Order: sequence, then C-alpha cells, then structure tokens
Amino acid sequence: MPPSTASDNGKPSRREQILTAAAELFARHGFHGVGIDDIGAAVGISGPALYRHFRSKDAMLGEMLTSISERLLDGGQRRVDGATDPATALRELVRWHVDFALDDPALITVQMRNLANLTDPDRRRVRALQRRYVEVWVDTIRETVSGADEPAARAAAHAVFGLINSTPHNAHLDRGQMAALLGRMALAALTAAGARDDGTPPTPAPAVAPAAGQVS
Amino acid sequence: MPPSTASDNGKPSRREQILTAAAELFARHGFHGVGIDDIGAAVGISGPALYRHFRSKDAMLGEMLTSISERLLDGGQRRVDGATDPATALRELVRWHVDFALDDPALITVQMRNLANLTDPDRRRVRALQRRYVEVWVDTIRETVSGADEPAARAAAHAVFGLINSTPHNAHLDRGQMAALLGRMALAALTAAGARDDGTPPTPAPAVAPAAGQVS
DNA sequence: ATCGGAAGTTAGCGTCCGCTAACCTGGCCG
DNA sequence: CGGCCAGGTTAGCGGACGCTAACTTCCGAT
Repeated sequence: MPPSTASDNGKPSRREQILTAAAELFARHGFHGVGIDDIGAAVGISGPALYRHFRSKDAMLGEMLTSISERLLDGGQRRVDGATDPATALRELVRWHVDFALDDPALITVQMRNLANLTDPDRRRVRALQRRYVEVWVDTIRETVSGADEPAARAAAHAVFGLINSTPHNAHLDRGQMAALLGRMALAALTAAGARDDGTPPTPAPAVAPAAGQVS
Repeated sequence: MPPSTASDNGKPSRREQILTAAAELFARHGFHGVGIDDIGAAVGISGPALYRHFRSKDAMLGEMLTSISERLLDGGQRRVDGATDPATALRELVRWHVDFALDDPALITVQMRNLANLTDPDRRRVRALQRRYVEVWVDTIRETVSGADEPAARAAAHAVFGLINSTPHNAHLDRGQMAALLGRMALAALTAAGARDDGTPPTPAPAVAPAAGQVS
C-alpha cells in the first residue's frame, strides 16, 4: 500500500511534513501569498519536488482542509456520544474545540480563512463536513440551553467558534490558563445565548467546570 | 482641495466606491486572490483606470485598513468617554463593535484576515491603532470585571472580537436578533472572564441591556 | 472658442508563479 | 552485480498580474 496519510511508525511521513509546513505558511501569508518554492524550502527540498507527493498546490490545501474537518467532526461526535447528559456533552465539545485550537493554531487559522481558495469539489466536501460538525453543536446546544431556537443556536455556535478560534492572536497566556479562560467564556456565552430580551430568566448555567486541557 | 476621503455631499466619491468594492472582493477572495482588473470591473471601469485614484494596489489595502482602525478606535473611545460608569462603558463598547460588524461585515473580514498583506509602514500604523483600541477594551474590562488581570483581560478582549466578528458567517438571523444575541453572548463571556477556578464567585453581571441596534 | 486637467481607454513591459520535462542518484531486491 | 524506482535536481514554458505609457474624451473656467 502506498503511504496515504501516515506510516504507522512514529516519524511523520514526508507528506505530513509538507502539509504542516504548508499550513504554517498558509496561515501566515494566505494561500495565494505562498509560493511552491516557499513550501519546498520550508521542508528542505526545493520547489517542484513537491509534485512527487501532491498533484497540485490546490490538492495540498484540499487534503489539509478535509483532514481538519474530519478530525474536528469525529472528535466532536465522539465526545458527545461518550457523554451521559447534554450539559456534559456541551462542556466536552467546548473542551475539545479549545484543545484543538490551542494545539493546532495554524490549522484552525487556515480552515477559517482559506475555504474560498478550494476547488469546487473540495469545497463541497469540506462544507459538508463543517455542516455536520455545526449540527452536532446545534443539537447539543438546543438540548442544553433553554429558549434557543434552531437559527439562534446555529448563530451561537458560529459565534463560539469565533471566540475559541481567536487563540492564534493570543500568545500571551500559557496554555493552561488560556484553555481555562476560553472554556469559561465559551460556556458563559452559550448559556447567555438562550436568555430572552423579555423578562424570562435564563438557564441557570451548567456549572463552570475546570474545562482546562491536560497541560502536558 | 482634491477629494481626499469624501465630498461633503451625499453621493460617495469614486475613491470610496472603489474602496468598498475592493473590500468586498478582498473579503471574499483574499488580497492576492483579487486582480486589479476585478476591482475595476466591480465599479464599471477597467483595470488601470484605478491608478488615477490610488498609487498602487497595496495603497488601497493600506488606506482601507487604516480607515477601519481609526473608525473603530475613535468610535470606541467616544463611547467610553460618554459613559457615566465602567459597566455602561463596557456595554457601549460591545454595542459599538457589534453594530460595526453588522453594518460592515466585509470591512471587518478584511481587517481580520489581511493584516499580513500590508506594506511594513502601513502595517505598523494599523497595528498601533489596533493596539490602542484593544487598550480601551482592556482598561474598561479591568474596571468592570473583578479578578481579571491584564493579560487575561487582553485575551478576553481578543476572544470577544472573535465572537462578534463571526457575524459574516451568520446570514441567517435578522439584524435586530443578531445584535441582541451577540451583545448578550459577549457580555456573558466577558463577565465569565473574571471568574476564578477556585470557588471565588464571579462579578454579578452588569445587566443584560437591550443592546440591539436601530433596525432601520 | 480655447485650453487644461481629471478620468478613462488599450497595448504592452517585466516579473512572478504553478507546473512539466528531462535528467541524476542512491538504496533495495532479484 | 545489475536494474529499477522513489525522490530529488535544474531549466524552462505559458499564463496571469501589477503597473506604465500613450492616447482620447469630456467638462469647466478663462
């Protein structure tokens, strides 16, 4: 079998090296702002050698984004499935997304900014995966936060993604504090998403748990 | 005097037409993804005619981002100065930023994504303005939210920007509902930013005001 | 009536960039 | 030992892109 995503051993395959280097560059300069030669140089080979591993520059972005979307989706799905009640499910979702964003800021940035640069088939695929991920959030939000109708829950989910994904612009706190802060803020925001502007009291908050990630 | 930013009459100057069209395109495709001819076509003239109004493509982005940063900063500053107490100042800041993001999603998107494409002097200018804007937020947060030290307040500010700026990906709610939702979520998130992971109770929330904008 | 400048046009320059072609090389298998 | 192929090299093509040059047109002031 030709190496598709990785070898099962420890060291990352060439394809993976290239993808992570490219992700870093795409995140910093944008897709069109990075040349083939730049990506090559970043892994110590030069320019066209990349075409031994990828069919095109577009294909790199395509594979990068589909893989991110898949990881996000099934990580999130797994947390929700493993939770005993909706409130813990929501906490787990938040923790999952926070950990992801903190561990892979470049990937998160690329996914946020470079969707438009995909080829049409790739974009369709990625969009579909993202929709399903949002759906997981929307369902969990609606089970947890009272008074949130479906469009509001969807908007709230996107807003929380924006909140959590702000991580790349925040190098100043250490990982543990950052995870705790983002977790608290995200849960508070989600809880507030259900409050009505009439006098209806909001859901009494699903307990601000220590949502921090393992600080390695 | 040649028209610099606008004529004082009603209709927008050519420069302004060009800048808003360019902002739309930059937001959708990224700076490098948009050609001079595309921008020209978007305002009904073709390609090089733009150089009657701007010295270069970089200059367009430069002027666009400085103007956004200036508007954000002094709008925010004005709201804070006009507020009687820190809690209302914070509510006003949130409302101001929400209104801005809802009224000009393209501009907000460009500012978030295309800072890296500026020339060095332009980037320095914009960065400086942004830093001052963040400072306004940080100060207000620290006066309002107890238990938020300076780095945490800074991170919280960035997180709330991310939350509010998620607007462009949310066409599904109408403007009034969206403004209210984002305002509620942002204030809740900020309040939670001060909560400690030990048992210290958080600040009792500065009253979720009807933060919606005028729905025209 | 004239003339000057603001605002457009098309042609075309130089450069950069994605990608292909042709060639080299070292390690593994028969 | 010989040959193959994965993985690398450099040279170069073709197209796109930013920008300039040269020329036209329209309008408003003298």
